[in-house]
Amino acid sequence: MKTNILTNNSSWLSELALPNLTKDEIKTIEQASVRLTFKKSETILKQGGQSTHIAYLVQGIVKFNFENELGRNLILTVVSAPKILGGANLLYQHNNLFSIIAIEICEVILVESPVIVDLLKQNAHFSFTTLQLTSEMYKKTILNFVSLAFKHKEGRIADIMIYLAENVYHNNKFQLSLTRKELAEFAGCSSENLIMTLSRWNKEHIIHNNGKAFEIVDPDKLKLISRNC
Amino acid sequence: MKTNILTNNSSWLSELALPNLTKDEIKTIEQASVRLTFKKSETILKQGGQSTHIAYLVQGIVKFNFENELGRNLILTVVSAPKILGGANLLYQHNNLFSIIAIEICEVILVESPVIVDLLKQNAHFSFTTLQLTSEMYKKTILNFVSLAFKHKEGRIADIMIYLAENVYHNNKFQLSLTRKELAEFAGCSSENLIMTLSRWNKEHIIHNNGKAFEIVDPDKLKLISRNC
DNA sequence: CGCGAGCTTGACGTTGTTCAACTAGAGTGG
DNA sequence: CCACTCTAGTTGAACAACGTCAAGCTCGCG
Repeated sequence: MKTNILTNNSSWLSELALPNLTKDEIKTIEQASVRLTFKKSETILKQGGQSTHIAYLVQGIVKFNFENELGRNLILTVVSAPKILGGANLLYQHNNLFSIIAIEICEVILVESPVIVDLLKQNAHFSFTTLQLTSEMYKKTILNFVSLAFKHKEGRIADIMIYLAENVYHNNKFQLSLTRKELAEFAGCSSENLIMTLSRWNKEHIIHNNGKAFEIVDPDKLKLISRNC
Repeated sequence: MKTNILTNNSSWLSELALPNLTKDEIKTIEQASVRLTFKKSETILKQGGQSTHIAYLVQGIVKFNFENELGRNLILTVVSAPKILGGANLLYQHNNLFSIIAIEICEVILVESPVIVDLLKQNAHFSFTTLQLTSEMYKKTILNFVSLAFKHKEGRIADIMIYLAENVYHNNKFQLSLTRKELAEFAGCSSENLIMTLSRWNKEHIIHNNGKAFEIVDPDKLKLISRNC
């Protein structure tokens, strides 16, 4: 599985500043790459593990999961393909800060970190583009941080429902691949609190929800809740 | 004030990967720089304002302040000189994500952003080092985020007191240049809650506190509170 | 048919915010 | 030099938000 990984997926490096890479550089990356399939709930990169690889998500949805000493989980974010993963982990030289876990079947290309690091050191445009990507992720984390600090849990839950519809499923109607417990870990509240909020919204026709099937009926009201709570 | 700014402070660019810059490049930065003094509570870079400059803090202490629509403030972090500021703001092309405000008299060198951006695009080592700096800040923000999500307010307050002693004042005994309200905005709680916690710790001889004078008497106990709350 | 995991609901206690009253110190004008 | 005011800091009580606990439900699977 070590050949033609990139040329078969010519799009993937575009996010990683493909235009700024030479053919030789692309070939080097290709030779240091492997393409793998992960099943639901399998760990792609493990928190605390050596950050030997960065990952490119070709297909599927993953969660960025942080586990503390007491075994409690916080989902930092959820992202869908196509996306570069592990960029955030990349430069904490030795260890991954959080785990990246498949929440659906995922196709992933793993690239050896040292190869990428060498390229970053050599190719300014590649490095600059990566810096921009990192900054963008950084910005999102700060906004997430701010939302957690200011908002009531109801506002947080509104935030993540809007986020999932807009940025993960790209539709107001979706089959959720997270459990209630995971949703709660994303919002940073208890699963009971999350469930009560969702079922209240269901009664108030802000969302329609039946098991894993979700539909955001009144996005404006949800955004209002996000602002005011 | 447009000459010899850098050579007079030869240390300042070392954090910004000075070894990776040529003499010409340093001269370019120097010509695009200005050195200013800010009084306590003056804004160095304003949230929402155009990010036309990045800043290097030569002397003093600043807070990174985020203000929401309702006028409530959250202090993202507090840092002391010497430090590069605005790196986080740098690449959100148009607007600063948060304000940087002096909480003591500060000496600051402001550099025009486009000059730095051009260098980043041209010089891979400079770009890579900046990427590492950004990653490091990113990491700290994530850990701060996690602490806010998991911990009770008492744990948060322990965190910021430890942080201030270790990373800002570099001493267990210090004259705090933040008000109680600002401390609360840093911990993400009400000022009443913060005051009650500090005065309880004072009685329990975990800290000694008289007005602005603080001393951390029992750092181990504080770290224990940080872990368990 | 029964078991277990995920989900749901309500009661209850804890944590933390808000509100209101009060104190101490610093600055101001008569 | 003394009121006066203004702000920061402090305290306690009432109240709301939220998590925990305990019980019951549902659905898929052996």
